[in-house]
Amino acid sequence: MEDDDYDVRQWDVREDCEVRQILDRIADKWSLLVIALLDCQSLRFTQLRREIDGVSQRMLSVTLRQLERDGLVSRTVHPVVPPRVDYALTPLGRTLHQTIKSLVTWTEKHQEEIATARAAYDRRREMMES
Amino acid sequence: MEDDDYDVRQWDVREDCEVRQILDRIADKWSLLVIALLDCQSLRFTQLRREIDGVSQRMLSVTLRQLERDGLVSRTVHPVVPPRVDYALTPLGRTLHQTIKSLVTWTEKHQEEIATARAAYDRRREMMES
DNA sequence: CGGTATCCGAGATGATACTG
DNA sequence: CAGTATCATCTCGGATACCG
Repeated sequence: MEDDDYDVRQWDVREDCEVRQILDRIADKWSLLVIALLDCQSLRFTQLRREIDGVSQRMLSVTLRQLERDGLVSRTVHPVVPPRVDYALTPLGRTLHQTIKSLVTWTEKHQEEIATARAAYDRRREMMES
Repeated sequence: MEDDDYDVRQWDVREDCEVRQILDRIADKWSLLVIALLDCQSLRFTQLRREIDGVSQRMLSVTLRQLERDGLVSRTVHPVVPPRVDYALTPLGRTLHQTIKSLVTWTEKHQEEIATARAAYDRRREMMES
């Protein structure tokens, strides 16, 4: 009988803790892409909308508002007609960008392996059923 | 008139592309925590369930199945009574672990800043309304 | 212990219309 | 252009029950 009950916890991860909440935010489907896109450039609302294929106006708006609230993205309104609003990473956002980018890079680099693993898994399952 | 229409795209991010799909998977609320927890240790189903506060049996099961399918997590069944199943990172999963961990570390390190930014944002909004 | 199957409700999201 | 408001939908995930 081994000791199964030693403490395997590496950090405090209670459901209502701050870290979990923030993690859910920044690891969000749209947030990831926005942060990844706003590298060294600032982009307008419509540019982001064009670049992020499939995002609705509403979801882009909601996402940008959350990122702005979290101090990761800055919103600059130019008082011109028609309106022009630029979004850019804040210094805090730039520190996060590195990590997000490495996540995207990892995915690009290993997508073949994952596709292969999935195919293998599905083939095995098919075998089981027959 | 500036040139707004130069290509700001840094990678191919069509909605149905592989990278987006995988990103959504691994940046998932529960997947992140599972991968972060399975550092150098392997854990049993119930251990994971205990450690990841708030996860339902169903969601842990679904999440593990997806990670297994993607070749990130290995599932080892020990033919004993009662059953014992160990989950661990595969070599591929371990390469992802570094990145995930740095995301978690970033969050821990900057949670105060984010809390401050949120409070400031909310205060500003309150001012506007009054 | 370690799951899967089914059902169902809440919250997330899209579509549409409207505005400064 | 850059949003917000409203409504409809629909997916995700919890609860429950059951199985090897």
